[in-house]
Amino acid sequence: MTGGSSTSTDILDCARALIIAGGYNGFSYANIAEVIGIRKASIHHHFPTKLDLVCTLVSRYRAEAAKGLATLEQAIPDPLEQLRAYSGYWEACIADAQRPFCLYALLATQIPVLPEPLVLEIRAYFHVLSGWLTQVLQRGVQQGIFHLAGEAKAEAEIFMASVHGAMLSARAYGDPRVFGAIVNPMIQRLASPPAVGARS
Amino acid sequence: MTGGSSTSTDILDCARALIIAGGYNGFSYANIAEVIGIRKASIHHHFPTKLDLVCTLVSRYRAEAAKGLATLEQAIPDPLEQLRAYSGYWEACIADAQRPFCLYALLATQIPVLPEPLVLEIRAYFHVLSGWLTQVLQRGVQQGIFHLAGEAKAEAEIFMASVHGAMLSARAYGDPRVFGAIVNPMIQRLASPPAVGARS
DNA sequence: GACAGCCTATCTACTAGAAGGTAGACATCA
DNA sequence: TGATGTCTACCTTCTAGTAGATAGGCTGTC
Repeated sequence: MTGGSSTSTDILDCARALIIAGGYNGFSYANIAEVIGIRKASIHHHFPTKLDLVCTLVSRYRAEAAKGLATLEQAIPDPLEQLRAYSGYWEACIADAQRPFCLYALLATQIPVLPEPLVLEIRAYFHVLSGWLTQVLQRGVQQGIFHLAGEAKAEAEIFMASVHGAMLSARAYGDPRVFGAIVNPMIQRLASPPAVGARS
Repeated sequence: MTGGSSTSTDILDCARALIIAGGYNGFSYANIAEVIGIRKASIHHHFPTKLDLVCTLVSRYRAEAAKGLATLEQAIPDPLEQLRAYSGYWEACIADAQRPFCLYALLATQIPVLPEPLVLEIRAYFHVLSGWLTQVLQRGVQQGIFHLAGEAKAEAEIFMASVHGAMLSARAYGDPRVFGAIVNPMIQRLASPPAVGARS
C-alpha cells in the first residue's frame, strides 16, 4: 500500500526532515501541509493517522538502509573501506545539513513516549545496523585488517554508539566537523596493528 | 528567585523526569499538574512560561552537575577511578530506571526546534563535561595511568560521545546492561598499556 | 492585642490557538 | 463508472497562558 505516488513520497520525505529536526512530537500534519503546499485533510487521505505515517516512514527507510548497506557491500570489498564509506556517508549528510541526524537514533531517544509498533521498528533498525557492523568487523579480522580488543559483536556496539554520540555532539556544538573528529579515530583504532612499544 | 519552595522543586523534578522520557515537546503543564497534584495555574505562578521552567531546570542541573564533578574530584584522587565513578553513576541511574538518560543529551537531540536560550545552556553543559573529562585524561597521562592515541581533548570528546551513544543503545534495545557493555571497554582501553604483541 | 497592609500560593474559570481527525463535495482519469 | 486525490468545513481535545478571587502568613503600628 501507498505505493509510489509522488505526493505520499513528498509527505514521507517532509515528515522525515521534521522528525530529524524535532522528534515525534515536534511536528504536526499542519507543518507538513504548509511545507509541501497541500491541505491537512489530503495528508489524512494518504496516511489516516500520524502513527500510520511514522510507521510507514520508519519501515520504508529501514528497508532502504538495509538495501544501501547491501549495495555498499557489493561495491566495496575491503571491510575498512566499507566502514569509511559508512561514516563518510553520515559525515556528508551532517556537513550538508540536509540530513543531520539518523532518523532512528533520534526516535530512539523518545522511546518511552512512543507507541509500541514504532518502538519495534526502531529496535529492528538497531539490530540491522549492529549486525552489519559485526559482519564487517569479523571479515576484517579474518583478513588481518582489523585487530579487535574484544568480540566483534561488542566492538560493533561500541562503534555504533560512538557514531550516534558523535551525531549528538555535532548537533550540541553546532559544528559538523565534530562528527568526523570522533568517528575517524574510532575507525583508525580498529585498523591499527597492535601497537608495539608505542609512547603517548 | 525560586529559592527553595518545595512545590517549585517538585515541579522541576517532575519536569526533568518528563523531559528525560519524551523531550521538550513531550510534556505539558497539565502532565506536571496531574503528577504532583496541583492545578495548572499554580505552576504558572512559579514558572510563568514553559521556557522559564525549562531554562531554570537546565541551569540548575548544570550547576548541580558541575558541583557533583568537583565533589567527585575531591573524594577520588585516581583519574581512572574518577572515570569509573562517573560511568558507574550513569550505570546505576540507567539500571534503576530512575534517571535513564542525560537531560542535556536528550534535549540536545532536539536543538533545531528549541528556543535559543535553552540551546546555549545545553551547549554549556557539553563544554563543562568535555572540559572535565579532558582534565581527568590529562592528569591520568601525567601519572602514567592512561595511554592515549591522540590529544586528551580529542579522546575526551570520543569518550563523551560513546557515553551518550551507550545511553541511546540501552534505550533502543530496552536493556540497561548495554550501557556498561559499551562504556566499560572504552575506559579499559584508555587505561591499557600500549599492547605489545597482543593477539585478538 | 488588634488591626491594616502586603506577600505568597493556591484555586476556578476562562481564552485563543493548535493538535489530530472526520464528513462530504468535487474533480480527474483509467 | 468507479477509484483516486484534493478540497472546504467542521469536530473534539489539548495546549500555553491569563484574570481574578480567596486564604493564610508575615510585619508594622496604634
